[in-house]
Formats: sequence, C-alpha cells, structure tokens
Amino acid sequence: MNDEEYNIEYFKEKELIRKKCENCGTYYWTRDNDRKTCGDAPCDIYSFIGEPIFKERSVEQIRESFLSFFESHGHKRLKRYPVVARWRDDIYLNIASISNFQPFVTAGKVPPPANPLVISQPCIRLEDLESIGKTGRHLTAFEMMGHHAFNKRGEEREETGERSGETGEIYWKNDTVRYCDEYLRQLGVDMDGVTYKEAPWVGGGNAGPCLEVITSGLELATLVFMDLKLSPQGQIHIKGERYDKMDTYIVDTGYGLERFVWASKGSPTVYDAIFPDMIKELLNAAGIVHPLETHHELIMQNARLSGAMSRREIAKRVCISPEALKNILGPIESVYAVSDHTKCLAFMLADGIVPSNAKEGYLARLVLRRAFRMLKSLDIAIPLEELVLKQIKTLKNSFPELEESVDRIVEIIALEKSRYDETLLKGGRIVKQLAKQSKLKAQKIHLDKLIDLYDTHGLPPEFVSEVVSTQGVAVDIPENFYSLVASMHGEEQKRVLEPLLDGLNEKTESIPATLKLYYDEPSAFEFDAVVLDSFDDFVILDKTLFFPEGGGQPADTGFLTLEGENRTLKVQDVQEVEGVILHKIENGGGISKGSVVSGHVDAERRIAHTRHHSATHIVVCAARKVLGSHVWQAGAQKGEKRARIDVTHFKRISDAERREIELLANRMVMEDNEIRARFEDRKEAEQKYTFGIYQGGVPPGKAIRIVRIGEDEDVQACAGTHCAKTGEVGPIKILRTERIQDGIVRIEYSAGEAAVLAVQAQEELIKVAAATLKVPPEKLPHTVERFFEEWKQLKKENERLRDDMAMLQIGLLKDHAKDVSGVRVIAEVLPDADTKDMMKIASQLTEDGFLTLLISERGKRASVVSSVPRHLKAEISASELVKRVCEVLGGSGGGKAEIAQGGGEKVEMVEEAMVAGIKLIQDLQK
RNA sequence: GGGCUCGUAGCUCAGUGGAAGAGUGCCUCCUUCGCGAGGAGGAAGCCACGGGUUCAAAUCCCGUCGAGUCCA
Repeated sequence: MNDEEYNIEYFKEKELIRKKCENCGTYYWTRDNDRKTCGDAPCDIYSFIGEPIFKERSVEQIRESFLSFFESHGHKRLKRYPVVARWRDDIYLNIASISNFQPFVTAGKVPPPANPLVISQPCIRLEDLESIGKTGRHLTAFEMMGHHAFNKRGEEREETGERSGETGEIYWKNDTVRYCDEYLRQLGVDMDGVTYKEAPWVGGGNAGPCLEVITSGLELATLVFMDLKLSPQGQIHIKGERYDKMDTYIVDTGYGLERFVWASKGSPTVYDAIFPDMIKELLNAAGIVHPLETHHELIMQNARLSGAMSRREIAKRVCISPEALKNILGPIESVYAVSDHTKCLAFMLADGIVPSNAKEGYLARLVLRRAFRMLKSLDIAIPLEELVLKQIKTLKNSFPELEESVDRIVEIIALEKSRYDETLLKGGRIVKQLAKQSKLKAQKIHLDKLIDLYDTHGLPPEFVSEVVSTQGVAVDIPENFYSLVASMHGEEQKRVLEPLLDGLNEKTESIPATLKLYYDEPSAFEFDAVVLDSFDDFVILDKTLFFPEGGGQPADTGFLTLEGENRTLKVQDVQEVEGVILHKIENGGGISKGSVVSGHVDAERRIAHTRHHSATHIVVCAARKVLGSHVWQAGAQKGEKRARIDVTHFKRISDAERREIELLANRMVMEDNEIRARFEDRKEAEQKYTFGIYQGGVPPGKAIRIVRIGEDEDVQACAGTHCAKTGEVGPIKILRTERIQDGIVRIEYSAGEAAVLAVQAQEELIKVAAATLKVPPEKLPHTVERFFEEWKQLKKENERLRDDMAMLQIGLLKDHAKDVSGVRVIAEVLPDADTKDMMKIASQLTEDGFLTLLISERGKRASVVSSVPRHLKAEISASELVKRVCEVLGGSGGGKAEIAQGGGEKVEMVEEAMVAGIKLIQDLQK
C-alpha cells in the first residue's frame, strides 16, 4: 500500500512526525521526537498497569462521553443492533459496528440510517475463546464504539440534494484523525504518549489504509479508511489478494470501550476493570483470594508484561517457575473467563439465540459449556443462570431490553446444564470402558481415540484424562489438540455453489426492470405485454403477472400466446435477476423483440401458493405467541399441497403446543383481518418494526415490501403474494412437527382446500384401520393396544408349543437312528419344520450323543441343520457336512463345528442331498 | 451448511453373518424377630421402522424416524 495514503494534513498541522519502529519495522506517527518504538505490544509493555493514563471512569461514563462528543460534532447517535447478525448471511454474530451496515450500505446500495453516525455496538467474537481470561485483554463480548461516515465518489446527486449528506464526501482521513486526537485530549490522555501506527486493514472482502491508536502499550482504537474491495482484476495487491477502488469510501472506526475503562483504572486486567463485582462474588463462592492481594508485585509485573511476552518468558523474568506462575494465575483466570462468558451469554440469549448443534446456536452452546466446565473446576455451586441474571442486572441500565426475556434465559440455561450433565455421564461410562480395555493391554489411550471421543461424543481430552487417571491409565494430550481437530475438519469444506442464473446479469443489465403486475393485481391471471428481449430459453416482457421464485414461494407456471401467430409457449419457470423477470419457456427461441403476447397464469397453483404464503406468516406469528419471542424463522418452503417452516426453538414442540398453535392460527383466520402489503423505506421500516421483519431473509434495496397482518399483529419484509384478508387463507391444518436438528423445529401444514383434503386423508386412514378391526374409530387406540398385547402373548405361546413339539419329535426320531460307520446318526426329512425348530431338535439329540442331519422342505426352499456330538467334531465338522449337503441343493451354508445350518432352492434334490451327506460321514470316519 | 457416532430386557450396555446375551432393577421362594445382605428360581425383547443383499441379517447396503456430537 502506498505510503502517500498516510500523508495526512492534520499530522503536519500538529507537527507529528513519521518514524519507523526499531523493533518491528512498522511506520508510526508521534509527537515525541525521542520515541524509538511504535508503542504497541510486543514492542512496548503495558505501562498503564498501576499508573492509569487518565481519570478513572466507568463503562457508562466512557460510553456516554464518546457518544456525546461525536453528537456535538454533527453525528447522529444510533441505538445498538442485535448481537446476532440477522441481516447478514455470511456471519452469525455481530463482530464490529461496521457489520451493521454491511453489505448494502457499505456497497452504496442502501443509504445509511444517518450520515455521519455514532454508535456503541455490543459485539461478540469467539475466535480467541481459549485465551479468554488468560491474556488479560481478550473479551468475547465487548462494545465497539464507532463513528462512521459514508462517502461517495463522483458528482452524482441523484436525489437533487434532498438529503445533502447522502452523496459526496462527509469527511475523510483528516477529520477522523482530528476527532480522535481531540477526544483523547478531552479524556485527559497525555498526547505525547500517543502513537498512530500504520497498519493496512483487510477484512470481509474490503480493505484500506488504517491507523492504530496506541498509548502505553495498549491499542485503544482503530481508524479504518475503507476504500477498496476484493476484485479479481484489481490493480492493488494486498496480502496476496487483488483489490480495486470502491465507488464508496467509508470511515470505519472502532474504539474499544472496555479498553478505555481499563486504561482509566490501570487494573491488572481488563476483567478487573469491568467486572469487579462479579469477580468478587465468584472468588467468594470459590473460597479463594484474588492473587492481587497475596502476590501483589508478581501480578502487577505479570500484567505489564503480558502483552509483550509469553507466559514462559514472564516466569523467567520474574524469577519463578512457569508451573508456580500457572498455579497462582490458574484459578483467577477461570474466574475472569466466567465473568466474561456470563455477559456474552446475557447478550446472546436475550437477543434470541437458541443453543443448538449448528450455526449460531452452536456458538452459544460452546460458551455455555465452557462456563459450566469452569464453574465446576472452581467448585462453585451457584447455577450459571443466576450469574447471567446478575450480569443482566448490572447491564440493564444501559440495555433495558435484556430484562425482557429472563424467564426464557433461565429455562434455556437450566436445560443446557442438564443436557451437558447427561453428555458427561454418558461420556464417563464410555471412557471407563475404554480405560478398562487399555489397562488390559497395558497401553496408553491412543490419540485417534482421543480425537474420536471429542468429535463424536463431545468429550474434551481434559475430561478423558481425568476419568482415565482414576483407572490408572495414562493419556498424552498434544499441545495442539484442538487445532488438530480443526484442521481435520478444514479439509472437508469443498462446496461449489452453481448459481442457476450465473452470467445472466450482463444480459439483463441494459434491460429496464419488469413491471410487477402481480403486486398491483393480485387476483388477475391474464395480461398482455410486449417482448423486450429473448435469448436462450428465456423471454423478458415489459410487464408480467408471473411471480418469480423467491422467499420460499415457487415460481408461477402457465403459458404465453404470441399474438397473430397462434403459438403458445409453456412457461416452466420464472426467475428475477436485479429487477428483470425472466420467463423460462419450454422449447423457447425464435421470439422476436417487440412481439405482443398475452399471458395466462395457472390460477389454481398460484392461489394455493398465495394461501400457503399468508398461512406461513400466520403460523409463525402463532408459534411466536405460543413458544416465545426467540422463535425465528430458519427456512421455509411453500407448495400447492402443503408448506413448511423451520423455526428456532430449544425443545420439541409438544402435542399440546402444536394444537395451541393450530388453534391460534385458525383464530387469526376467522378474525378475517386485512393483510396489507406495500413498499416502505428500508430504514424507516427497520426502526418502526424492528429487525423482526427479516424472519424470511434480508431483501436488497432501498425500499422493501412490508406485509402486515391486522393491526401489525405480524409484520414481515416479504416479496411473496398474499391474500387480501386472513379469511381467504381458509382452514390451516398442522400436519406434523419434527425436530430437524437441535434447536430447530419444523412445522408442516396445509391451508385452504389443501387443508380440507389433508384432514380427509387422515380421516380416511383411521376409517380404513378401524374398519379392518371392525371397531368404531374412537375405539382404535384401545383395540390396537389389545391386539398388540394379544399378538405378543400368542407369539410366546407359539414358541412354547413349538418347544413341546420338538421334544415330542425327539422321542420319535431316536427310534429312527441308524449306525453309520459306528456313529449313531439321525438323518431325517422333516417336511414342515423351520430352521429354528430343527436347531432345537438337533441340539437336544446331540446332547444325547447323536449326530443329526435334518432337512426340511417348505415351499420353494429346503433348509438343512446338522449337529455333531462334541467328541466327534474333530473328525466331522457340522459346518462341512451342511456345506456338502447344501451344494446338492444348489445353495450354501455354514456355522460352527458342533452345529450348523444352511439351505438351497432345489427342493426336488432332497433325497440325493441326504445320500451325499451320509456318504460324507462314512468317508470322514474311515 | 458439512462430517462423525448411536437406537438391543424397565435402566446401563455386550454382541462384525450362523439358536437373543450380561449387569442391575422387578416377581416368587429359601435364610432372618425385622432391616440390610446372601442363596434358588422366574417373568420381561416387533434387536427403532421400511426396503435390499444372502441358504441365513440385531450384525452388511439403501432409505425413514429418533438421539448425541464436532467443525465452518
């Protein structure tokens, strides 16, 4: 990146000079002529520990000072966004204040909610989960304070200055640095100690120059000047990728709220600065003393060095063994981590994440289980939910919304705890079993086994080691265990997405957006239009009634008739590309531009889709009422006969809940409320109806279509077709619910005529079943149970009778015994016996000293059983005997030397088979 | 979204193609003043479901349903 990028006017004006760090070689700007290093860790140590940089302030004070500083400089203050990034499909969690505005605002497709703006955004990052508590500075949940300005290149003032801030430049590098300088000065930071380090920034497909703002070894803020985007033909090379200038250029700043508080307190760790009460309570409960009191100097020294060097190096420096240092720090590190995790969970769960084994739910479970583990290692009996509630109590002044869902949070955490206990209980048994085997073989537990236990059963190696050591078996856990597991999974991800309409953008670019008649005339099915273009199998019209696939609603079908040509074209599929609607025609082609066509939409299909779409909104709304506000749509599919939605929920839907949802949904239908759909301004809609409107996904564009039921009973951003009133949906029948994965349940239902048909079909099933048993339907459950019981009884009785018969037959068969080369042999054909019967007979006879060869013929198949007394099995193997006999029968067999079975299909060869068997016995006895 | 594992007696689980097993709990009897404990016997299985391969499937293959777990 060009050095010129950092040649900022303000630096010159204030006489900052550019220097090169003697340690790491990066360039930085400073007011201090004598400075030699960049000021960042590891080049400098944390010199603020014990010596705060400015007057002590609380989290609330820093947040307010930042927001009001920028407010007084023309920035609009925004409320926080959720920590779950519902408006994005590339990330699960909100990782930075700029995430709120990606991808549409940053790409210039949607205007920002305000410009410039300032926000303090709670963010969650789990990349460093393992180091939380250990480094003294990492947090999973933190607030990123940011001021943003969205600038546009060029002179295009499309809205003729209606909003002056919407085009052109708001401010760029110079003002950004000035604001930062002034804000730090206002806090009372010694400006001579501040360095601005040049550090090109790359992330999420964007890049740009960046300044890291550092003092006393601590990076307080990052000033990013985002003006590049990933581009295959780009001219600018950064870190092996190619980038190009964007049409927009954006000021993206991130001030670490917690770091400012830490710097103002000079405490050993950031946790001590922001969670003092929680830490006190945890230490109390664990019955331990903060090492700051017992090892004051050591802790302070460790804290100062912790940014600059590894644990091992620190131990050497302070003249103590690494093990001793670890013993002193271990417990407090767990306390720190729990303090952090409880806050993280408060935000995650309050913002509606349902713990599960996939997507963002898995991330919540990860944090939950780490917290459970550490509470256990600290021997703290306070339930985790209580600690999370305590966090919410301290956070509620700033974030009152966290308090709204405490009941659900408590239920979820308790449920997760019992599931985790269950997993460990099961795991303990598996590991003990394994330990027993290893002990027998006098082996250690193999690494493969360790990975398998973690991967398939969720048992961390530490847990395995703990259990196994009680059995006297050793385990070696490699340092890089978790990265080994991760790299194992890394190879799997080869996913190729082949977009159906790839490459069509270029062809549709020059064509004006199609007029969407289906919105204005929802109940019309015939229209006239003009062909604008036609290529491959696609036809583009100036306007259309054909609904394109989207939002889980399938495309309309029907046909187009070419005027004057008497030719009909079957419309198979309809797709939308950037506002242009493409009709896929069966055997398309040869349609000239400018032709006039009349279109006919398959009305029955469309009406069914429309009903199911409106029904979907109603069912989700009902589900939210019954199950809770955390219910979030995770996928949907509408069809002609049925539709389904997947929603997040932390347990199975019970039968009672299912009936309740169905009842509420049908009540909404009977209330016959209006369903209104209209385009609204995106940012106004977001503010008016919250992000809940994005249940079905996030549509692009400045204006989004909002569908409202009744008095805003349900509001969704939705591009689908809808009934005008809920009554038109008709009856809604939930067909079934299913848990498609942990944390997500699927509801399948039919609406309108399809619902009636579905009920009739179910009724029919019951009728047929009842008719077979000759009982009225209401007696079915009782009768079926009785039949099943009777069937089991009869089966047992049958078994007993067969035993008896076998015993009887044994007596008869003994009389038929013949002597073959000195062996008492019973070789018989038993017409109706099955293999099991013959086994019983054979084994009993063998106990009495007979060699048996029994053959039965049942239907098209002959079965053979043979048994050999123990003293003969060395000479004659039953298995060999059966094989020989079955060969004649055209089949095969096998078993043990004492008793074997087999069969074949040549029933007519039974006599020959018997002869062959006896001959073999004679031969073997010679 | 992708991967892995598991569904066998009320419970916990063995069982890698050849007769459905163990421990524990349950029932009956014996021993004991009674409890605990011990001894003898017994009941209890659609081996999750549906297909396929095979002379033969709890076991192998495919699908469905259910449970668990790891990764992005």
